[in-house]
Amino acid sequence: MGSMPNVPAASALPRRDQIRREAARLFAARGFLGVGVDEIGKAVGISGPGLYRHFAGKDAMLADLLIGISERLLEEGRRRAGGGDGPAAALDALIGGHVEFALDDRDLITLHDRELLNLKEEDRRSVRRLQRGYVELWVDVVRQAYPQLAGPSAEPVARAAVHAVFGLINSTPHSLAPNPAQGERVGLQRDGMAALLHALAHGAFAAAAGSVAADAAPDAAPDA
Amino acid sequence: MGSMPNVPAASALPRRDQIRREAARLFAARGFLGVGVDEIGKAVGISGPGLYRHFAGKDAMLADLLIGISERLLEEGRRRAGGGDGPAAALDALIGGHVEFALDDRDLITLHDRELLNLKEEDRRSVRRLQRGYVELWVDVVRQAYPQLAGPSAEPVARAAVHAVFGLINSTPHSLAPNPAQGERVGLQRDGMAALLHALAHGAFAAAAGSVAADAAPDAAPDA
DNA sequence: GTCACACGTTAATTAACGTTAACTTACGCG
DNA sequence: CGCGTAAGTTAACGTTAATTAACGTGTGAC
Repeated sequence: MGSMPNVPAASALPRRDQIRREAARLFAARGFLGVGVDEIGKAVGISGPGLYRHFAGKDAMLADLLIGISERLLEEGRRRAGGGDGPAAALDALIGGHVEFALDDRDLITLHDRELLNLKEEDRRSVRRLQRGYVELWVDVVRQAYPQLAGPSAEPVARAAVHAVFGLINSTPHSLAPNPAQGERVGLQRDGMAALLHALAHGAFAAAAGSVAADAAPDAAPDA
Repeated sequence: MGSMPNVPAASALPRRDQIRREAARLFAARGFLGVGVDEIGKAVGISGPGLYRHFAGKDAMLADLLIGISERLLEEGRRRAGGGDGPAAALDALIGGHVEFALDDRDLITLHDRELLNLKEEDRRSVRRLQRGYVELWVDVVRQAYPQLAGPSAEPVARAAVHAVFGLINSTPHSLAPNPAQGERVGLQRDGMAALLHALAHGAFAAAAGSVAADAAPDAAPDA
């Protein structure tokens, strides 16, 4: 075993990241099965099979993207949920983080729940495990922030509400469909949209808590 | 000229509808490009190219499905919005109708915002026109039901909130992922989910109205 | 210098898929 | 009866796409 030239570090971002970005853009725009490897190659300035020097195959690119964003969501979620200022602040931080993802990594958020079915079994399991962890994180925080949801019978409600709020926040790609050009005349600016999504998410959780208040578990867990 | 045997009416549902149902199921499960015509044929008991007696091609099947559900959503939305019991009742009826669609026609709701990009330009325009009409319907009703959103500057907020609520309600396919088996042990039953989604949607709209209350348009439109 | 490896290229291979062709079967109807 | 048509069948065609093979080329290490 001889050399190891290590990081070239000359180009702004390494080829591999460049491929990631363009692949994400193309997959989001036309679907994983709708874009060919030649097209991805052309987008990064090399052509077709040259991609195989950087990824094992087209499947591996998608897997890399989906696992990557799932990991980042979970990691950042854990960081934010742990900012010990109480459950209400934790939920606020979680919402803010997810909104940021949805607004700034639109392509990945789109792929995240659209292309899961194009993963091979093993990768799909990885992504689902990460997603499940992320959902659990939210469910725990939501149930602390809204005591009406803390009772055991309210757990499915909290879980469903979390899924629904993900759908709500993730809907922004559809809402802001085209790329952010300069002169925004129609629709909200990014920060206005962030604030609105934040408010909507809180409103939805509050409604979930209210919907179960008349139903069960007034305070602590009555029994198993 | 000649004959016209008309409706056979013997089989429970005509071949064409049977194809629609199975195609929707398969497309929802594995994506339009991930399903072959042979597979659709096998699902309805005929094989491969036999489908071309009923549809002009694979594209035509998807177009039929997406246009069909878009039309049904708009038509039913108009009917419900017109039940003249005031804006609050109209919004309630709209929400209930959309929730019913999301729960009972899960496959179509999934396709509705996942496979639009696989339509040919003309069909895509048709679907988008119908979708736009549906959104307008909601925006109008929401702005009547929540006067804080009635001011002209609040129009983008109302529109974004409507999109977000669609995302919220449409998230149920992800939330109830597998088909409804018999013994529901985990998660909510259908009616509980419907009630919850209803409450979440209302909560989100109320939050949208509240978020703009401190901002602009306290009552009527101040100017153009 | 030259070895080895990173990084590309183009051509070939293989598989899958949508669609069309050619042909068969059942049957309502004048 | 015999005709026309709806509804299938299998075989063939043409394309497209992912992957692999075979073949350069610059460059850093020794």
